[in-house]
Amino acid sequence: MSQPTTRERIEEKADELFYEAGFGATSFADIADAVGISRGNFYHHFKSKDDILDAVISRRLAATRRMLDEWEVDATPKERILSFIRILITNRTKIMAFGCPVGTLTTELAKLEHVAEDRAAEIFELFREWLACQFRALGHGDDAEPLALHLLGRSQGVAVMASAFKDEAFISSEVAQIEVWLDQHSNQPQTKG
Amino acid sequence: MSQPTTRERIEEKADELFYEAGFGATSFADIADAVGISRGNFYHHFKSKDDILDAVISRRLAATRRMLDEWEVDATPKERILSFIRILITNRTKIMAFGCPVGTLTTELAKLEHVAEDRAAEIFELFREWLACQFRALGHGDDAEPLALHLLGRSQGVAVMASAFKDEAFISSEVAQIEVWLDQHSNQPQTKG
DNA sequence: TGACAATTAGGACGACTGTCCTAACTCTCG
DNA sequence: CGAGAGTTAGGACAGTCGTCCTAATTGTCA
Repeated sequence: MSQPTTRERIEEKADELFYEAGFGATSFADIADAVGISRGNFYHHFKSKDDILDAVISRRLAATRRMLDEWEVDATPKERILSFIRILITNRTKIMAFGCPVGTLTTELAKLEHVAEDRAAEIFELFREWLACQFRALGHGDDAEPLALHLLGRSQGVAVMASAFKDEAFISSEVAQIEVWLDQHSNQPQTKG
Repeated sequence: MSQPTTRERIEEKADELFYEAGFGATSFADIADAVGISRGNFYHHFKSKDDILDAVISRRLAATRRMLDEWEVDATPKERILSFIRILITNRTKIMAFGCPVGTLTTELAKLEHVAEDRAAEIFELFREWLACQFRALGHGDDAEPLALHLLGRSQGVAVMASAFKDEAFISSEVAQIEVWLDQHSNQPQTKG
């Protein structure tokens, strides 16, 4: 592990700030202060704010791929899906404060009619395809895709409500219910949804 | 019905713009243009942007109460809950474009650490209490509150995913599933959750 | 050491932000 | 008609935004 470059440090801090304060509400001054560099220095590394957003999305895409890869070491597809579900528990503090980083970014970019909206949604696609793959491994055919989307939606709902009510018990309760749902869809796979 | 006052027209347009573009991304100039009045005229009606936000939230609270009241005419608690679920169908076009107005506003205000965050969450509370009331009428006791929160979360999840993927079929499919879930929780109420 | 590229700091820029002020206008009522 | 309150338009304001420029600094290699 070498020292992170200035560019990498900008991406890292921008990633954090875009998550915690939102893309629109994060200014160059905010990022510069967080990194500890001068404002003018910025345009040597990124040619615009949209350029930083693009780098942040790429960064998140890469981080997601890495995380999904790591989960592949889990023995069974069911355990892999459980790893996904339990992000809600692992990241509960940040989720209660700022929501889901993927959901909130795509939502904000949709309202801004920002060109990067589709790229942000690619992170969702990554999860969806990976989950569908796991459901297929569980014996689901045409159901795999809808099941993946459904699970994605369930976790997004948990994130939104947990953030609105700052309710940790709600997260635990919902995660437990989703695990029951997963049981029902992993032990005796159905041919009809 | 009398002509709407200027104040009411400002609230109405601000409400729309806060929903479609977000609170932070909506400027006074945007609202003034939409209403068709001068910028300076604004501060005769509202003393600050936060003041407009407050009025918009009050407006939404009132509209929600009115809607919930109207649903009370539905014959059974189950039908009332169905009315709630079917907002997702009725408003699908706007939801696919901008998400849920309640969820996206609370999410944004949470990131902004805005004082009005709690007031925005009150709209959620209105739905939660009303839904819990309906579940109690269906014979649920301690389960009523968790069931209400669960249903709220499910619809939020649908809204987020529908907006991210612009997927109308997903909304229909999820609504159908939620209706099945409601069947299971209205025909033979359980004593354990 | 000297030359040259990469990196940095700091400030200028025009546009836009929320806020506030003032002068003009419209309406109502005596 | 004329007075006075309510309402309006338009611009000034200090600050911040994203962007860009230039000069100084650092690092690298002959």
